Amino acid sequence: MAKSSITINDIARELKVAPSTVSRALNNSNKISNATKRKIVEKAEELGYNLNMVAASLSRSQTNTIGVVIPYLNNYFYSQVVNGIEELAFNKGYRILIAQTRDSFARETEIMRTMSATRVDGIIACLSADTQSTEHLFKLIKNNIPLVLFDRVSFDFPCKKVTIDNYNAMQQSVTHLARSGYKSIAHLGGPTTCNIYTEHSKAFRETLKKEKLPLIPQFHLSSDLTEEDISEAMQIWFSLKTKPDAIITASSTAALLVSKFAREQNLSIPDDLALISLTSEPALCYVEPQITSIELPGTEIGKTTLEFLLNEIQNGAQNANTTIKPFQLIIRNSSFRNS
Amino acid sequence: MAKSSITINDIARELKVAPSTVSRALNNSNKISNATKRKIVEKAEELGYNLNMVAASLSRSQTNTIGVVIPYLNNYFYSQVVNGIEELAFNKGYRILIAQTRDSFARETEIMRTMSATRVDGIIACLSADTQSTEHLFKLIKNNIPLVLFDRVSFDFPCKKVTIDNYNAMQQSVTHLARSGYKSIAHLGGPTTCNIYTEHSKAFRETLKKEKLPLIPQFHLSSDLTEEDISEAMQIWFSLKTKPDAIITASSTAALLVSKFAREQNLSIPDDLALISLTSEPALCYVEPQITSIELPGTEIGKTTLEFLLNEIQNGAQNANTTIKPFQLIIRNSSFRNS
DNA sequence: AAATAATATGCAAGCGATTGCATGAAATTA
DNA sequence: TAATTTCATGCAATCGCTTGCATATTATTT
Repeated sequence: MAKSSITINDIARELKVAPSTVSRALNNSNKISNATKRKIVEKAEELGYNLNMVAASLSRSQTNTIGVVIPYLNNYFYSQVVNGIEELAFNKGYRILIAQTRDSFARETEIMRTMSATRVDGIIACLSADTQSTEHLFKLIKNNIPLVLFDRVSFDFPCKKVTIDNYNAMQQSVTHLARSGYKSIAHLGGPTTCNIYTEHSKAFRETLKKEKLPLIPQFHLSSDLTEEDISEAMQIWFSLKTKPDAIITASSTAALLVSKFAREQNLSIPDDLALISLTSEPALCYVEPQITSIELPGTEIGKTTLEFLLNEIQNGAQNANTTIKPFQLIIRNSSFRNS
Repeated sequence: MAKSSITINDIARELKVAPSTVSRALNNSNKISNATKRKIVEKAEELGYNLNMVAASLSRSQTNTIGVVIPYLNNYFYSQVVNGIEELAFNKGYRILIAQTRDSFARETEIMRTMSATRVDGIIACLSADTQSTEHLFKLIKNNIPLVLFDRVSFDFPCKKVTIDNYNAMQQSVTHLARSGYKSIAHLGGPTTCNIYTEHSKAFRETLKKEKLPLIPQFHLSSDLTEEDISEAMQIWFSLKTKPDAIITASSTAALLVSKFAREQNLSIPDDLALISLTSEPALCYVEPQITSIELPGTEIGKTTLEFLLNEIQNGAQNANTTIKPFQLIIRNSSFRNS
């Protein structure tokens, strides 16, 4: 921090007024005459004064900073969400402090601790895949720091949440595949420690049943969706006597990998194999055929989440309800036969 | 900020010691006996004490926060860089404050201003595409805030920079295409307000000459690389009598769009058209054929940049040199004919 | 014109840490 | 044992800004 920086006291001294007057003038308080305001603003300009937010934060017990906690930055959906948050925050005069959990519970806990110390005005978080307990979240509440969760939420925890109907996303996907004549549908799901993926799983099982399609246990996988996980699953599935004729992946990266695998194995999508991704990213449209996917309103989710948070910051804790955002199943060429 | 939070004074009072003793104990100063340290740490635990970093920052004139300023978050390369920064920062006990310029100079200026006010300990930035002046950067220096630039840098400005040899990247790309027998090479470049793109342009022209290939002015484009820009360029180029037989794009998104265009027009890559991208993202490997590209060490760049910055924070301003990071031209199937 | 209200400014106490200096007690040296 | 260090702790100022309350000045009301 600059040692020699100009403070309101310097301005006050030069102008022979009280520091409090300078403070009020610079904050455009209506208790200061326009003449003095002008004088002060000019002098501030002249001296190159720059507000010390740290001091202001301490004195106001408010930092105008929002903590954003996400699993990974390097992910289309999350960066869309952060985009939405950042845009709105910037306009409302808030800064954002970002940290990645990298899906580690330990990191998440540590992050919440340091964000508490930093006295962020509130936190927006998408829980890590291996978050098992909510003790660290309760500590936030105890420290009076409002929290809003999105996407991967913990229904145990009493706070506002913004998410989508994951059950329905899977249901629509399975139904669409069934209507398109696919019979043995497989699912590459995410870790079941996470609400999203358990909702997917449930919907997968129930919708297959409703559509009178078989649920082949081997075709119902749950993993961390790493490149190895995907590749292993493909190896196994496509060396079976009855192979899947459709795959629903929980992540778009997984879908892209499946599409690549299919090309390498000369499996035609969508003729031999249909493909649907439950999340989306632009690359899905750059491959051939383009991949059917669930489009999530990332930016919109970010904005809504921040709106809720700002509301809590200004008006205190609100009801702990869950807002369900709409999604769209965008049908591209990977999920229905042209015939 | 929590109104009712526990302070070191509360701990001091309960234990009948001085606040300074508590502060020293919690900072593990060696001037406090182990017995009192233990007592204090226990009591802190018991009361649920959580350091107020805002107060600590004010009093220490140091926030342990690094500002990160990038054009867009939602971009593979930048998120890699931020990844590298975040990882190292976390380990070193620094937080990161992120802001996007969205390639607007006005926003960049405003961001630098608020980051100064926030008293970040230093700033890492990749300049916006339309940054014309460096006045806002000089203000940082005047405020004693160290700055390190990466990727899109301003050579006018005296500070450490981390970048790659963009001239060489283009040179290698053109040479590779020439050696592979492509004759009319086109370039979809970025805005020339940016050092990167002017370096590309220069190398493009000079290398074509060296390779005794024609420089067709129409094939040397500079734009913002939006979807419309690309699509327009394609329309025009492929309605000419002599069409390009190779395209070098400045962004990977542009490359993916070209690849999509080619597929739609039944142009075979690499037979009818070669394609090289001067930046990289995973999607380049998901399309068919996979796209040759320049791979940049994003995470590495992030780490190095932060290391330089931390060094300046600790030891004061250093020499304003530029560090050139190595890149790799990864040749995939889009840039040489199989024959 | 006296009484009241509105306006503009100053005073001083915070906000919650950190830290240089002083001090008393215990340990070491001569 | 007296003199000198070393060790552990406390005192009080400081970081730069905000804000409730007091006060002086000017404007409005009756």
